[in-house]
Amino acid sequence: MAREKKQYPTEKELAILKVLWASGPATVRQVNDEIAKEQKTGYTTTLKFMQIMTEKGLLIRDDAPFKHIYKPAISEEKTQKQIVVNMLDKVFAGSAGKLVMQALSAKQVSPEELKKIRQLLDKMEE
Amino acid sequence: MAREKKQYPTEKELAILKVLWASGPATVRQVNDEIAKEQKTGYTTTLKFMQIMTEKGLLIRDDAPFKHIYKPAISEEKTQKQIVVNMLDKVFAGSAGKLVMQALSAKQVSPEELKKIRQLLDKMEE
DNA sequence: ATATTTATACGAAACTCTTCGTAATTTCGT
DNA sequence: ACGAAATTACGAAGAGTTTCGTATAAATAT
Repeated sequence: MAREKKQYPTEKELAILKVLWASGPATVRQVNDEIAKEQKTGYTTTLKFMQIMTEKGLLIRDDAPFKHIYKPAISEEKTQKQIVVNMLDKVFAGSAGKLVMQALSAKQVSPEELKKIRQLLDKMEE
Repeated sequence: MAREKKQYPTEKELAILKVLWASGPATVRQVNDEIAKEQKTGYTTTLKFMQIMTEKGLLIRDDAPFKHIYKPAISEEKTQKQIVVNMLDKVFAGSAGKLVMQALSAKQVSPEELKKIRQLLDKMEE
């Protein structure tokens, strides 16, 4: 039946990456404590995921004695790009403009970020 | 084990919605023909999905004699918004600005769209 | 009107994601 | 050094997604 491989992280994987992005390299315990705030999750569930993600190449494990330390194998920006590119195709019929409009109207953007966006727009018009 | 309900469509469901968004109400045959271009899919697979999506309330079915006609139950924009909002939280730590930057640098945007984006930015700075 | 083609309904299998229990191992407090 | 507590490894099951085969019904062509 050969399904197509996903080229982006699943929900739970994202939740784990989110923690690691925010707090830097961390142990399973630390990650689980964070995740559990949003949605209660058993320790071994998180452990299992982080093991699998390491096998998949999504995480890198530092086998420190006793406590293993994990960190993302791929940068936050690169992962975000993967997801945006995929979504552009699957959800926005390839129109980055539409996606931008939706993002802007979905949530307040800080003045600094608005400025950065304008600068990028300027640079693009050449 | 009670998993959390997804509040957005799955991959395949999106593929079907994408076709219906692009071509308007359509039969299973029409949808399947389109989908098969990107990734070969059996007719009954698409049929089954469209039946399930109808049960879920994602599609509306017009039981025309012989050929059933399907259309999305939720507008393209609303579905896109759902996905963007979810992604902002899960992938971009709530920063719409980051998402916008990624979208803009991921793909070329047409001049007209750039203009619309600028207008929206102007309106937001008040 | 009968055979062929096209459509729908249904059920189950294959695969993936998510969850956790249990056992084995290691550390820490006393 | 010994028991309690924390960590890791492993396996399996529940839940959701995706796939398709087969049966049945409806339409079309000849």
